[in-house]
Amino acid sequence: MEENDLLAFRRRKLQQLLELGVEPFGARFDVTGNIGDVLRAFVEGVRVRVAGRITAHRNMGKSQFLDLSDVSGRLQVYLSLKELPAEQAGIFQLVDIGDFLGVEGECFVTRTGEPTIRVENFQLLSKTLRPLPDKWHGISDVEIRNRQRYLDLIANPTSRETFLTRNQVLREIRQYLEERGFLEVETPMMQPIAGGAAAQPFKTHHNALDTDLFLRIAPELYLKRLLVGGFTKVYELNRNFRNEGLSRRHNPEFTMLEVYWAYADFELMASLVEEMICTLAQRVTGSLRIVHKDSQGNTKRTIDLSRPWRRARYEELIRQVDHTWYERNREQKLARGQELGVEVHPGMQEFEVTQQVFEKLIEERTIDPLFVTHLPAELVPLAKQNVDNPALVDVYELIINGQEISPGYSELNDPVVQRRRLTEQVGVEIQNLDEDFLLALEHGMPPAGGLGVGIDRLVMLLTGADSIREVILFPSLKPKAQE
RNA sequence: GGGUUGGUAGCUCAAUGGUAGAGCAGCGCCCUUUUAAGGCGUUGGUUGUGGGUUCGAGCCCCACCCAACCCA
Repeated sequence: MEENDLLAFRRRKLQQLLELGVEPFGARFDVTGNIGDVLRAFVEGVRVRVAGRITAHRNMGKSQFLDLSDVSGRLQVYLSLKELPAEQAGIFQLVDIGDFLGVEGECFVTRTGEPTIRVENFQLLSKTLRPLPDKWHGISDVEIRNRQRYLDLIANPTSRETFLTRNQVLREIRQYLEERGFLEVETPMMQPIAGGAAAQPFKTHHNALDTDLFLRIAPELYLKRLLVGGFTKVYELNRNFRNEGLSRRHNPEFTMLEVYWAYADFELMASLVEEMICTLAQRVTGSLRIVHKDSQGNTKRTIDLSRPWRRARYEELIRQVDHTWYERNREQKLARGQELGVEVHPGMQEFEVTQQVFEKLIEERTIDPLFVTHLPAELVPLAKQNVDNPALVDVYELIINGQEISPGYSELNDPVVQRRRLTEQVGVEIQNLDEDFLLALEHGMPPAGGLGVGIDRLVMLLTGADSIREVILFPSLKPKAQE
């Protein structure tokens, strides 16, 4: 690799530090707290020890001001080269923006009112060999932000906030469910048959067993086995993997919440998720009105999460688009679909044409929360059929901000019907039928409600992120070609 | 997979087909309460990669790589 001057200067300083007997990569340094802690507990005259990365340097000659930063905040420290021991003053000449520094000193407030630490001694905790991004403009290149997330986190406060929000969302979900008696469980991510959803799985191989395994596309079939086993309230909050393309809304690995509640139904699950998301929004954003802004700070959209959320049957919504829709045969639906400007092709089955109309003309245009209920049975093979109309299933699909946020079912627990409906779905590929799951159902599963929540999309909703890559620390990207 | 747009200094961005620039960062000097500190001086480039057109290419053409957006 070519060494430019910026790198050469830093390597030279590293060498000079070694010659002075200074360990350039530091060691344990006991701190009073992180930067946020020290700022919150700031009292003039109190001695503190604090560490962080140098993110700014204001050189006034004998007076030196540095900003130390970590994820919790930024703190100014002051060094007087005249007051520091000569040895330390010499080492200071070799310190750069980007280095990690540990300092000890007294809290004071400057003339301009800034809380500051008067440094009595410092330790270099890590020499940085490369320059950091621009202090003012940060990093705007989306590719660098995603590939070198650490630079994004250093330079862009909104990125830090997004990931802190994500953490808070996960914590609040766990707390909400634990308070209601749900038990967190872990089920296999590597499965002999990837079931529980319709998606292409990633394939891998177990050498010792000499058998192919698949990364799970959903935990559903294992969580239901736990209902068979006597658990009544379980949830899993972890990664699923789907072998599909990348887009603004899709990452091959994504985080999913699934919840199962014995003796409940889809209506109860809808109420559970409605209350959960409102609780989250209130705690995380402080409001039920979620405002999304563009980069200029203008409001793009406002999402009103006020309860109760609208519930409407699938058929009713389709009829609002075209009140004669269900009186048309397949060919007429295809023709009408084309008129309405949705993608149709001649081989589509009737329910698929209808689903296209639903996705393009209803789902994508729905901003405030909407529970769509009673979907066609073909779309959801793992849900219970409606007692009055077996062509429909007792499910909801929650839509917010034009995206599916959460599905919920009255779970199908009839092993005979389940076998038939899975067989219809997989067609001739009987080897994909999860016989072990059907065996479990034959041992008896209680009627139950289940729900899923796409966590990445939920975080997008709460933070206003436009792309799933903004809410995943290390999103999937095409690897850079090696030299 | 298809279409559109983009890739220039460490970062943020300029540059009619005619000498590749600025701010910040860096380097040197001055400055004892600054905070996007300031002042003076200064270094830094295989313009994503590979071809082509041209007297001359960051700019035009072709292919490829990577990304963003839209579509499938």
